[in-house]
Amino acid sequence: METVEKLTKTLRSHGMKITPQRLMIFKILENNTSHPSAEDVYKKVKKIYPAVSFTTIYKTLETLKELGEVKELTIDEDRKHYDPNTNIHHHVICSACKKILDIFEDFSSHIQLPDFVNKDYTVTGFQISFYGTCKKCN
Amino acid sequence: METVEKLTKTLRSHGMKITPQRLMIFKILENNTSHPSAEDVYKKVKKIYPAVSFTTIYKTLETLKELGEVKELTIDEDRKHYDPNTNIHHHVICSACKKILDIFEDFSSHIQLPDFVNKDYTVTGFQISFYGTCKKCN
DNA sequence: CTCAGTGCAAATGCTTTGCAAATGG
DNA sequence: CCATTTGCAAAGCATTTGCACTGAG
Repeated sequence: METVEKLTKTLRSHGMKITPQRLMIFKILENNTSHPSAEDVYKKVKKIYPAVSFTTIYKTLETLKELGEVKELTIDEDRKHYDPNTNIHHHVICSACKKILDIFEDFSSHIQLPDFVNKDYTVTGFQISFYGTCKKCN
Repeated sequence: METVEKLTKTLRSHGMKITPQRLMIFKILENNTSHPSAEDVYKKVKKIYPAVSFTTIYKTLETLKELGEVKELTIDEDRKHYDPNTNIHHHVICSACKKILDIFEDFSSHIQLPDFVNKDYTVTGFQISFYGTCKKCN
């Protein structure tokens, strides 16, 4: 995700409005490496802006996703998580507490897709999910 | 997943019962590489055993998961998919039609986890999800 | 002013659960 | 027999939607 200031300009250039709710959500997400769920974001925003609604969180996350400013993670079977770091990286998730850690190792040079896949699919990227248990839960 | 016969013995040894519903579900899953959702399984079983209920499908899939006979795939953000092939392998998913293809390439020797991860997590495995579009949808 | 955004309440869609009736061993 | 399984209906959650109201530009 871009900085809040840059993001503001991006939204304006798309004819979108800068509301206090959105600003608070951006603030919470900026440099956030905790891979929050919508509820996580809601709770944090609510602390500094109690009038916010769940609906707005969902809609704003959707907007950010469409703008390519956050990535939706499909790694926790229970709920979606959001990642403001849109650079290619991978994750470990604790199957107990669902804590997600970033892995910035670039494996792309080691990952060669077999030909039959490229014949049937136009592959745009990949994501490695490591599964296990974190120290606390273990 | 084991063969239906072996699976029958496995269930018996766990004090579980072999019902016609379960047998039909096992039959549908045996050698199934289509990564069906619960609904997919339900529809297929219903064709050969119309009396089956959705509840039974869910409960049986849960049972098979607990026995380690199927793996739950968290690759489609919309719904869970089930894979009777429990050997380590990876997937490509079409973001449009959600068709999932198996990739049996063994990348494990190329994937070295950074030390800081092993310090915090006991990693039991990993899963590579390739994203893109299939020929039909493209 | 005007249109995009907000927020409530209701709806949706997948999955789970409570419980009485059915049935496998 | 009787513990397990089934299947209905209802509940449970995460997420989405309809719509009147609000407010940013």
